[in-house]
Amino acid sequence: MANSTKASNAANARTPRRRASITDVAKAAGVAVGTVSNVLNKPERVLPATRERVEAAIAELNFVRNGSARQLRAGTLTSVGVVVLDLANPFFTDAARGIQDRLERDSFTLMVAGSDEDLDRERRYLRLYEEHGVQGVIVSPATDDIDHVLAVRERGTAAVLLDRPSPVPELASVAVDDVAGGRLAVEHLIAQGHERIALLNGPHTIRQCRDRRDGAAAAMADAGLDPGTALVEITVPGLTPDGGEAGIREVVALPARTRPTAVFCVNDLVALGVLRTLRREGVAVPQGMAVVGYDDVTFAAELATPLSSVRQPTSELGTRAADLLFRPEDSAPEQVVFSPELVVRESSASSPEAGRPR
Amino acid sequence: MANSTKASNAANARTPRRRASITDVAKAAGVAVGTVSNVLNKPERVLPATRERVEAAIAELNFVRNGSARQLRAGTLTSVGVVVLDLANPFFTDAARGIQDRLERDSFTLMVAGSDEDLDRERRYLRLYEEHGVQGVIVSPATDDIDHVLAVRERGTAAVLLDRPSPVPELASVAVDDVAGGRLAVEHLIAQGHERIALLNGPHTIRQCRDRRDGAAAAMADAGLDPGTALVEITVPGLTPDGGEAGIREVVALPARTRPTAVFCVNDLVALGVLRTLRREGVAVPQGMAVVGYDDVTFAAELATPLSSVRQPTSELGTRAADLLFRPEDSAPEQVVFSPELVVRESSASSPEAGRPR
DNA sequence: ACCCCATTATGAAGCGATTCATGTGCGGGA
DNA sequence: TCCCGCACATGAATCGCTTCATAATGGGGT
Repeated sequence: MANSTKASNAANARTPRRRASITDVAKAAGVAVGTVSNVLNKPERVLPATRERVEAAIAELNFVRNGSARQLRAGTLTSVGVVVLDLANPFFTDAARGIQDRLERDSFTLMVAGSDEDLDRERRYLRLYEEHGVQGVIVSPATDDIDHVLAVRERGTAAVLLDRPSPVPELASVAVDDVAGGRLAVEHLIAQGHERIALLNGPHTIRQCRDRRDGAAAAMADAGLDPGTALVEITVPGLTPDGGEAGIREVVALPARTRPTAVFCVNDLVALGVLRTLRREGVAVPQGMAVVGYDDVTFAAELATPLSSVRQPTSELGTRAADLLFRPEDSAPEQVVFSPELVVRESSASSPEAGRPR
Repeated sequence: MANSTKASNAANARTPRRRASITDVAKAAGVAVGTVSNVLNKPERVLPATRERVEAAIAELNFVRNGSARQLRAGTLTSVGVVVLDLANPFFTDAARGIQDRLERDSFTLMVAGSDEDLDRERRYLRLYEEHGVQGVIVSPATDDIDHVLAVRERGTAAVLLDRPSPVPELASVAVDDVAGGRLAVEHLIAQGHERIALLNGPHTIRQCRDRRDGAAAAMADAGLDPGTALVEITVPGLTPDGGEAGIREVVALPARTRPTAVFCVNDLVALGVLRTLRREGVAVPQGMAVVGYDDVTFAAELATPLSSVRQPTSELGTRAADLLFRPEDSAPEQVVFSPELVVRESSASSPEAGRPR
């Protein structure tokens, strides 16, 4: 499938020769190092003639200034680091877009890394960013343990929690109310007549998963149903379409007497796998099984069975997080909580008049 | 929609007090700076008792080592920078995943940035990475101008082109044959009987767009059609669903006599917008208008009208790029070209026996 | 002719880490 | 008892840059 051709040329790796330093440039241009530095940083203070000589030397030597040295001396850098749970999840990339758009205005640069829901990786990236002196970090934490984020802030780097309310007042955060989201989804399904609902969820170490479950359970309790039996929670092997497929197979394998008639998926990727599998297995949606997702990603409305989903103001989440990062020194950190919104589509509403299956 | 509460506490920004340095730690522990450095880097060379004292001091002072200083002295860092065209495009995030997975093995860390198809931004990020001494960069260039990438390599940082064949032998690259992809799509549409085909494309400054167009035109010529009149190219205002909507509106507004009967979209996001709009306008797909996309993103098969699309080995593209980055010093750079594959679904195959959705 | 100030260039000091040649102390062999 | 070598610890030198006090230059005012 892949045809590759080798070139008969030099290696890709670094050449042995040393990178030119500012001293080399100064020597070549016949000026002092301070002058070169000025050309780089305050060109207006240098006589045009001198500046040109220096610039020529820079071009000649292929000089790139050493960011480490620069930063070591100057203090900080104009960049911001972001750590998200999953680089492949549209929710987070949309949020990253929001952050980037906002940061662009102040000509900050953005670096993104994905933790894959792994605390260790999250810590590693955070430390990397911190060691390299970013101005701020925006983190969507993998677990409840956010001591390392607090520590970063304590050491003087601005920090904002993304998609998670802050447990302490001195740390700013931007989040969406996931309990409310879970509640919305399940209240809707109950209103549609469902009395046993499956929840395809991720591990409870992830707060979002836990909160959505709690909201779901609360909605049941409010409706007089026992969450213990009416809410069938299944932990999927991954928050992906394949995870959803595995999860829904477990559901349909249940004995008909206890089988749920609706599924609430912890995100739309999982729901996608569910819809795919149900279609292959010939189960009608929503008649045979109603489905509600979470995130309302771009394609949710365009699926074979348009997917009901809980919508979050994703990109606004990002812009807001970026805003909070650099508020004036004396302003208090803020905890912003957005409210989710349920978008009902065909996958959960069989008839316009809110039909009851069974 | 957003309710926010202010806490009455300290500011989010950096605290005034200076970060502890290795000297502070040495002082606190009553040892020399060299010893602290050894505890950090070669703990086995330090007496356990001493080590503990130093570690206590580190914890006490909340010490984080200064990456800039470390790197200034030590040379390079174990991280890799990636610049992609669009952070919100699944194609690139999937590729990024591939890169990350591969790099993880060698415990490199990955930083990703999106250029939004802007050459300046691409240059900025590349320079940022280089100044900070990453081990290598992987770039999907926004335009044909890749001098800056070559320059990076020349200065000794490994570099690989992503999703674009390298024009010079000494620069490694990983790409998919986009001409072949465009050809596949259009050959298929012609085989379905279409004689006038719209191409919703991005700007020709983007190579992928240009190549797919060239492939499309070649397919037409081969079939004895005149690409000049039979291929109606429309440049969309953005490679997004909204861009697709704008594009297809232009197509349907054409006089019936010259209106194409099929659309080839430069990517699936655009195709998504096209399908959405056609459905709203009551145009049947594929009878009224056949649609083919590009990328075969996760959800392509699950849409209301399953979307025919050209599939690329996305994540393998990423792993391969990461592989190429750090080949042995003496091995030649490689140009890897993957071949795309057409996946035919309902959106372009009117008769069941031509397209089998699977 | 003289002085003064503004403009531009200079180069040493210092940022915080690593490295390495040098110092110190201690145990064991002669 | 003396000396050698080993195991640790020491701290000055160094990386490349920015900063800033100081020097050099030259033009204008008196």
